[in-house]
Amino acid sequence: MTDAGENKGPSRPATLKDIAQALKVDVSTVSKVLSGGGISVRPETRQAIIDEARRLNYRPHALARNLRTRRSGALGIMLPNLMNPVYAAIVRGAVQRAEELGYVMLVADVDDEATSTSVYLRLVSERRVDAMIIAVSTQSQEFVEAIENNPIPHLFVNRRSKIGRSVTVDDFAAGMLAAKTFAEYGHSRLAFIGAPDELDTAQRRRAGFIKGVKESELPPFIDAVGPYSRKGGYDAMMSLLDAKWGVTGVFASNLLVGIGALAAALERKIKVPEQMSIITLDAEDAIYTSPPLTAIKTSLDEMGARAVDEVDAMFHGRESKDVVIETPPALIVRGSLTRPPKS
Amino acid sequence: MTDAGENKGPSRPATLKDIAQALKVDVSTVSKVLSGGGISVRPETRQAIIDEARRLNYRPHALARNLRTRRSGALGIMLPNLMNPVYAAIVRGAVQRAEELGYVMLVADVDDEATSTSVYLRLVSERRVDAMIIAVSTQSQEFVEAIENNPIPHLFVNRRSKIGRSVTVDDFAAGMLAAKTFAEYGHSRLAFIGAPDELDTAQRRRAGFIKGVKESELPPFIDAVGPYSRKGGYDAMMSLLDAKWGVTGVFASNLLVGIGALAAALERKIKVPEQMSIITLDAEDAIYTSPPLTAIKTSLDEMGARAVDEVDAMFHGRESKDVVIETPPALIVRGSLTRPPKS
DNA sequence: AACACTTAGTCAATCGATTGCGTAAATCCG
DNA sequence: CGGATTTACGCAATCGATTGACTAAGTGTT
Repeated sequence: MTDAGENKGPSRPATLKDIAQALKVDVSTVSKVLSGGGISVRPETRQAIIDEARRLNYRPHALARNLRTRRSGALGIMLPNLMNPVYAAIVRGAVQRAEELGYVMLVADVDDEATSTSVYLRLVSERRVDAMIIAVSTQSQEFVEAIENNPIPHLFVNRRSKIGRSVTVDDFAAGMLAAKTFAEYGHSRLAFIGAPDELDTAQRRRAGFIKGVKESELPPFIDAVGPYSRKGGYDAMMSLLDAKWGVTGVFASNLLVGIGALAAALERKIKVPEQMSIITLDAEDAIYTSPPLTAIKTSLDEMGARAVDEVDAMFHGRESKDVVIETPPALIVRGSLTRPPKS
Repeated sequence: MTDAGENKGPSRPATLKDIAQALKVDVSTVSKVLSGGGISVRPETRQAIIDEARRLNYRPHALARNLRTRRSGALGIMLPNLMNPVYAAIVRGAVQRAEELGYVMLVADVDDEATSTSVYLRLVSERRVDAMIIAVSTQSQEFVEAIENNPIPHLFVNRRSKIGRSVTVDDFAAGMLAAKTFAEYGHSRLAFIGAPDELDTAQRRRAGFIKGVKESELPPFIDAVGPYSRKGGYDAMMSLLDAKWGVTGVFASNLLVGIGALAAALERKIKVPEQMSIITLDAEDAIYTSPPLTAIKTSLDEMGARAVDEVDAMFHGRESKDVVIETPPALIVRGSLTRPPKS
C-alpha cells in the first residue's frame, strides 16, 4: 500500500530475469544479492535490486532453486495413522516447526508395511524430500532394506532403530512415575498393560515401571499385554478382571489402551476409581473419558518439533545423536485415581 | 533379483542422460519414450530404453520435470488443528487419496488467521503446490484477499465459500436424521447445540434439524450455541441445565461439542441416557466416552479423498461444481440414547 | 608511471527433464 | 526410378535459479 506502482495481480510471478532486465544488470548479480551473499556490490545497486524485488513481489521459484542446489526444502514424515491422537500430536508438532524453519512438510499416512516401503521409495527416488522422519510403528525387513539401499538423511521419532538416530520422549521416566504415583496413593496390587516386545516404547515404559515398583518397595505386578489400540486395552483389562487378581491399580502404557481398559472396567461394573485406579499416558488432553483418566503426559508435539530441529541440524553438519526430550513426563491427576479400597 | 547386473546402491540416482549414453541415443528420445508418448520409435529402441531404465532403476527427478512442465505434482492442505479428530480424518482421507493418484500432499497446520495467510502466500508464490485444499474454519478478509490476488486452483473442504468450490458432507441430512431419531425414540423436549453462525456447517446441521423436527411434528426446540470445541459443548450443556427446561434429548452438532456436553451432564449427575439422551456427530469411531455417544457418522475421510479427486479433475479440465458427498450420514446407536423418562 | 590489488560486476555452465523443429534414411506411389 | 511421405530419431532451447571463473575499471604503492 506504500508504493503507488504496486500491482495486485501480476499475471506471471516475477523472476530474477525480470528484476535484472528492469535494472540492466545480470541475473547472476541479482541472484547473488538476493541469496548468494559472497559478492561485492555497490550499495546503490544492492538497494536497487532489493527494492525492485520487493516491488515486483519477487519470490524465488522453489523448484528452480532446488533443482540447482539439490535441496528440495521439503521434509517427509511417515506415520501409520493420523486418527491416532499420538501420531496426530507428533505430526502437528513437526508440521508447525517445519513451517517455522522454512521447510514444507510432506505427510504420508501409511497403514501397512507394503505402502511404507513404496511411499518411502517414491519420495526418495523422485527426490521430493531432503530428509525423512519416520514414525511408523514397525520396521519390516523390506522397509529397512529400502532405507539402506536408498539412503537419505532420516530420523526415527517415538521409536528407536538400528538404522538411524531417533528422537523419543522419556518413556522410562513415564513408567517410573506411574509406579511411584501408585505407591504414593497406597496401591500395592498393580498391573501393567504393555505391548508386544517389538515396540521399544512399551519396553522402556515397562522398564521404568519396574524400576519404580522396586524403588517403592512394592510387590511384583501383573504383566498384561495387548496391542496399542483401544481393543488391545479392552481385551487386556478383561483378562485382568477374569483372572481375579484383585488388582487395584492399572497402568495402561498407552493412551488408546487406557481408554479401552477403562471401557472394559466400566462395562464389568467396576467402579473407577473407587474399586480400581487407572493411570495412562496422554497427549495434549486427548482424553475425553468419564471419569477422566489420570495420565502421564509426554510432550509428543515437542518430540515432533524436535525431530525437525534435529534434521535441520544434520543439514548444517551437526552430527546427530539419539535425543530424548528433556521435558519430563508430567503427572496429570484426574478422576481415575484415588487410594485403593480398604478390603 | 532377476537381473544379475542389478546394483544395490547406486551412488548417484540415474538420469535420462545415463540411459541415453548407455544406449547411444539422445536424451530427448529417452524422455519421449519414458514419458512424452507422442513420438514414433522403433520397437527395439523403445524396448531397449525401457529395459535400461528399469535396470538402472530410473525415476524422473521430480523437481527437474516439474520445473519444465510447470506442475509440481504436489497438493497443499491447510487446516486449523490436527489434534481435532474431525480434521485428522479429513486430512487422512486426503493424504491417502493423494498418494493413490500420485500426488504428494503438503500439510500445513495453521492455528490462526495470520498464519493461514502467510502460509498460503508462501506455498503459492514459491509455487510449491499445484492446488490448495482449504479446511480452515474461518475466512478472514485478509485471507480471502490473499487467495484472490494469488489465485491457484483451490477447493474448500467441509466448508462453503464465495470464492471457490467446495466439498462437503450432507450436513443437512445429518441434522434431520438426528431430529427424526429423537422423534422415533419418543423424545419431544429437544435442544440443539450449534455454533456461531459464521460456521456454515453448523447452519446446515441446524436447518436439517429444524426440518426433521417439523416433519416429525415435534414442538420447537431449544437453541444453544457454543464454539465447536469441548469447552463449547461443556458450557452450552451447563447453561441448558441451568435453565431447567426439562430437555430430554440433546443434539450436539459436532463431535467435540458432544464430548464436552456429555462431560457437563455427568458432572451435574445427570444420568445419561436415563435422564437425558445425547446424539452427536462422529468421525470413524473417534468417540471414546462412557457411555459411548450415539452419533451420526459422516464420511469425513471420504470428503478429504473426494477433495483430492476434484482437484485432480480440475487439472484434467473438468469444470468443478460444489460437491456433496453421496454417502449418507449414518446413525450409530450407542449407549447415550434411549427413550425419555416418563415423568 | 608501472605494477599489484580491489571492486563490481558479467559470462557461461549447470541442475534434469521436456518439447518444437529439423532432417537423414526408409518407404511408398505411380 | 524419381519425387513425395513417413519414420525415427537428433538438436537445441527452455524452465528459473545458482555459482565458479573471468574481466574491466578503479585504487593504492613505490
